[in-house]
Amino acid sequence: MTDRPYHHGNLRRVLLDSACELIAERGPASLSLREVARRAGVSHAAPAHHFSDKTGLLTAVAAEGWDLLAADLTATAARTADFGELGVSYVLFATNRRAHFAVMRTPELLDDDDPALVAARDRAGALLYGGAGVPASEQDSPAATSGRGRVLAAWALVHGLSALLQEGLVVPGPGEDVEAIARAVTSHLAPVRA
Amino acid sequence: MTDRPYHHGNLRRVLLDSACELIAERGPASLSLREVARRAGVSHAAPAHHFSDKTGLLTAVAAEGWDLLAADLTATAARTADFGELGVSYVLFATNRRAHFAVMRTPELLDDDDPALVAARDRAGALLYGGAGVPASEQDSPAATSGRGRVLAAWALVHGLSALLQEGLVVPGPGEDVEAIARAVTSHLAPVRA
DNA sequence: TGTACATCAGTGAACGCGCGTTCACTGATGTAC
DNA sequence: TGTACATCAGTGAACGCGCGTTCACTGATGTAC
Repeated sequence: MTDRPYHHGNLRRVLLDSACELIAERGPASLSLREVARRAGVSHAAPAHHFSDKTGLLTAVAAEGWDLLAADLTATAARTADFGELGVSYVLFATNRRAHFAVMRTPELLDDDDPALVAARDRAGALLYGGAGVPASEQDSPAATSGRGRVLAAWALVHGLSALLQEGLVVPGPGEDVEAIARAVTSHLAPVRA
Repeated sequence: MTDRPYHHGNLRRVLLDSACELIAERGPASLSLREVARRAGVSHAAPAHHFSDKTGLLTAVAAEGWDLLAADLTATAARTADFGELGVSYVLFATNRRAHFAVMRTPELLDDDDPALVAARDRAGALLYGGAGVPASEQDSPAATSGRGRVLAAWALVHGLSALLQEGLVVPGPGEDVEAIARAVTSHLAPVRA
């Protein structure tokens, strides 16, 4: 429409958004930087000014994903103390942010040492464990025992439902919505101290 | 060692195995046919005689994966009527057959209409639902209700644990093994009719 | 307020690479007679 | 048992393509004085 100025002003943001669109369509692994640039309407060399390389872009998406998840979990925790609702939140995040969730689950494409990624991931992890009342001191205890076992089960439950939905192995029936399924599924977790 | 005869005799099998090795190392999406051929010690044009194209190879791996899973589940069901053990079996399959499990979860790389794939997947699905005592008539009822809700929760639980392990988001601590974690996690499923 | 200049964020051409696929071919096998 | 021949399963050269990355460049911005 109007003449685009030489400097974009917002390109980093637009590149992240374009990347997410493409990832949602074809998966994280087949993302190409040139295609991202094309979709953003910019020369294919422009992304180099904002991300070190392809891994850098994907890592940035993943870090943003963990941050967005942490924000959702925080909002839910402020609304209710019901641990199950945290799980419902998780599944809704995975559904509403398909691309972010997919990238967060593709470690072989990421720079696992990136400080921003590690920090964001730890932040979200702490919310998961904290919301279940697992003290920080126990968050490194063996997965199978103590409070951590229960959180691991809950995490596995909602992560698994999210994955099954994303992978198309479970498809909501007509008239069903994801939130209702998530609530029904989390209701099958054994009550605390069972 | 010895001179390889002109005809391989077993190439299809070797190609599938080589593909699995590479997938286990670098993920299903970055698999290349030429690399598979290289690892199998055969010219890069040879795979075309056994698989229509790259998608065909991946689809064959996925179908084989569902068949192997079905075999594991059948063996477990013959050993015990405990539904939880079916779940433990699932997690062990995912761990022992990393590559197959990864491909089975990457629908965008597969030919979803492939009859062998569909048949194998349905076979495994029926075992999952059958093992939980869900009658065939209910296997298409809404996900959230009736017997199917419980199976969906169980499936999500073990699928999620499998995924978390594969994605490196959960790592067994020292002295822990996957089977123990799986058993502990499945114990947090609410008992039937809870 | 004006000017010089460093820095930032774009462009477009060029590179080398591995890939999937096709093709004409050849060696080995198995079957008909 | 021998031979002709169709079919199968390999080879290696060639194709065209999109990719990531680098490079010299240029336009725009912001800051020092």
